[in-house]
Amino acid sequence: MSYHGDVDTDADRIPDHPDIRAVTLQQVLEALVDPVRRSIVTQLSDAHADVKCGGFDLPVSKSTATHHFRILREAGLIRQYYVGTSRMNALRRNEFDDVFPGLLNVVVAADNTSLTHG
Amino acid sequence: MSYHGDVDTDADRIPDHPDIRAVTLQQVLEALVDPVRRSIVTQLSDAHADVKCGGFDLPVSKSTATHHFRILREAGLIRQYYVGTSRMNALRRNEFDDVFPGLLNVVVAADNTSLTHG
DNA sequence: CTAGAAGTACGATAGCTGTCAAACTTTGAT
DNA sequence: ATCAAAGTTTGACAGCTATCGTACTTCTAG
Repeated sequence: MSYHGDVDTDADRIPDHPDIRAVTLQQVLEALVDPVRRSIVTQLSDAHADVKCGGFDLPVSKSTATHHFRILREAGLIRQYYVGTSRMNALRRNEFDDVFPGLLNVVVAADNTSLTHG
Repeated sequence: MSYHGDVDTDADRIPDHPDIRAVTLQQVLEALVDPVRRSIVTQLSDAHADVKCGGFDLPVSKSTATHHFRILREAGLIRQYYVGTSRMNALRRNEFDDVFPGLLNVVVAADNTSLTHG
C-alpha cells in the first residue's frame, strides 16, 4: 500500500469545492434546513475528525445520502476527498465561520440538545 | 380616537405567539429559508421600528404575504399586534438572539450585502 | 483476474409549499 | 349608514425536492 499515495486530495473524482465567499446564504440555508443534512454536520462536528460517507448514522439509503453530501459540499459546508474507495468528509468550519459567524454553532448546539433533552 | 385604547396588545385577533424556547431550529430554518421571509426580517431590522404588513416592499400578493407573516410569527421571529386595521410587525430580536445567537445577524448582513453588491 | 465493497448516477414518484384569486371580516372615515 | 382600506381564509395548482431502487464505476483484497 501507499505505492503512489493513497489519498487523492483534489483528484478528478471530486468536483466542485466552491470558494465559500461565492456561496449564497440561500444555498447555505437550503442545505441546513434538511434534518438529515444537519445530522451529518453535527456528527462531523462532534467527531472532531473526518468521517467517511459510510461512517455516519443516517436514516436514508445510500443513494439519498450521496445526494445530501453533494448539497453540503456545494454549499461550502464540507470538503470531500478519497482514501481508497472511501470518500472522506471534512467540516470546513473555520472558513465557514469567517463568512457566516455563529451559524454552525447554532446548528450543532441545537441538534445536540434536541438529542439529549428531546 | 383613543377612546378606549387604539392598540390591541394581545387581543383575540392575534393568535399564537410562541415562547421562543419552545421553537425548534427546524421551524426557524424553515422560516428563514424563504427569500421573501428573509426580506421581511431584513426590512424590519433595517427600519429600526415596527412596520405594518402593507408597509413592506414584497413581490407577492397580499394573501401570500399573510402566509409568510404567519410562518415568521410561529417561528418566534416577529411579534404582531393591531393598530386600527393595520397589523404591526415587530422583530423579536433580543429574545431570539438569546436562543439562536448570531443567526439574525448573519441573515440581515447577508441580505443587505446581496442588495448592495449583488 | 475475479469478487466484493464503497459510492455515484439516473429515473420515477410522492409529499410539501409557495403562489394566486376570490370571498369574507373588521375597522375607520365620510 | 355606507364605503373603502387592510388583512385573513379557503381552495386550487404548479414546481421543487427528498426518497428509493437499480444499474454502473472504481478501487482493493484474495
